[in-house]
Amino acid sequence: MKAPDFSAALSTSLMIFAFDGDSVLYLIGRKKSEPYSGASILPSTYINVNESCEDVARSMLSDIFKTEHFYVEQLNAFPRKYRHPEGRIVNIAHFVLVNWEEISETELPEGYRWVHREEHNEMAFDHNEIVAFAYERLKRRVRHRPMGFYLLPKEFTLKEIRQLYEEVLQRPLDKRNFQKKFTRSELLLPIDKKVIAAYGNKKPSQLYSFDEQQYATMSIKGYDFKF
Amino acid sequence: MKAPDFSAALSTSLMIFAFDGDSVLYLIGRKKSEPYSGASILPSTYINVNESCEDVARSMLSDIFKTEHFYVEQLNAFPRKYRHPEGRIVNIAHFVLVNWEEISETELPEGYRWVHREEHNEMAFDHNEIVAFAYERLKRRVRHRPMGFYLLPKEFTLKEIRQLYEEVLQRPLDKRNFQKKFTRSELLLPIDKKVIAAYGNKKPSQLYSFDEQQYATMSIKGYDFKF
DNA sequence: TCAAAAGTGTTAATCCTACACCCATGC
DNA sequence: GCATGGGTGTAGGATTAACACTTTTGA
Repeated sequence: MKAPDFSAALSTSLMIFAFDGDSVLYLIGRKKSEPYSGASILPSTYINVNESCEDVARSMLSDIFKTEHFYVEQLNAFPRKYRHPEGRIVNIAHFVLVNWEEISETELPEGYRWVHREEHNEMAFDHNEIVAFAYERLKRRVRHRPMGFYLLPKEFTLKEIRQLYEEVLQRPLDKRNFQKKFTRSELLLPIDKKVIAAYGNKKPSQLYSFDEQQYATMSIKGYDFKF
Repeated sequence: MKAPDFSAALSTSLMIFAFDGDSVLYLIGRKKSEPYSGASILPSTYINVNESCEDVARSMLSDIFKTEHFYVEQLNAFPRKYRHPEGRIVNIAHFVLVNWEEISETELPEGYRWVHREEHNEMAFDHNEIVAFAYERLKRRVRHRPMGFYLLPKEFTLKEIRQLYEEVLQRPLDKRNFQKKFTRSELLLPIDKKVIAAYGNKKPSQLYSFDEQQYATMSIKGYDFKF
């Protein structure tokens, strides 16, 4: 019978997604200390043995964004033996969705920036693997549960939500079919009378918000949106 | 800047599913040492810092079953602070599918037994939580990827595969619709001429096996079976 | 009045669901 | 020859995919 070997360490990296109205972005940082000083990394920190992983993840978020309005779930553990040169450090990565509306005003701390999926960074450790894993999850999530609540502004147009889905799925979606599906889904409430012009030009469009009741139900029960 | 705190330990628990032709079962063991000696647990072991989690999981499987034919994936990390009385031990649980045909002959080591979902055991640590989490994953998996390959004998009847799906989804499925769906899916190859009686009685039924080519494709691409 | 994006319906094909009887065989 | 489970088809409704023009407004 084996005994516990109390000589591993824990860390967490955050895969933080946001949607700026146009693109899906994720946040990267820059390593300030050795090893790999200067390299791109996901926002990460070590976890002391007396700390809860999720609490540490949340407090890192609140350090970065000065707000608390996040969706956080465990992404996966990345436990490979030689992922970290200083010893056995198991990374319990988290999957985070943040609302651009709430954080775009706040200046990011030194070294952090938002990047697109396409601009591939060589990141330190196994962080590129974590990024890929997270994108896969995001893609699946969008088909089986509502997700917009955490990524869209409180009030949004159908164009925006479609743009979000196209970005996540990396595929154009038929405008009419998409709108039908969403308006029939009962997730959306048209905001009465309120209309507002889109970003630069022309005709104003209808704004919607989420029906929180329905949204909560659908988050639990899940659904199968076919796109 | 935090430094790594090399005083956590790692363990892994296995949620091992099998299908005996009638029910979905999972394997439990009995704790032989303190803490919680005598309690029911999932098959578990500590991981030394120089060991790979998945390797340890696989070698535990091979100790139990004397064979290697398994599907293994990471289930989740269970990292709660006070889940283990002896210190911070993060459990990286694995999700395993074993083929009843290959292991039902082998005698299980002392203390292990197969149980049904329904007979709920109070298990030590957070193992009941792990079980619940694994059943949720199994339910989702079955809708989005083929799964029978790891759980069914090499040659099986449509009745058996339907029985498996009904067990996993905990819901009766229409015989005709189910058979249509599967025979159309191109996953199954009828085994020419070969027919064999079911367990005790009456008319023999057609045997099928998986088209490994299609199966592999579908495993990667996924699908959406609506049940 | 023109340019730009918003909004909107129909059709054909596919898929899902519900449902019941005949057949082949072992006993 | 009969009891048992194996095997099979259809019809109605719902959902999807493909597709283009009109409306509203700001400039």
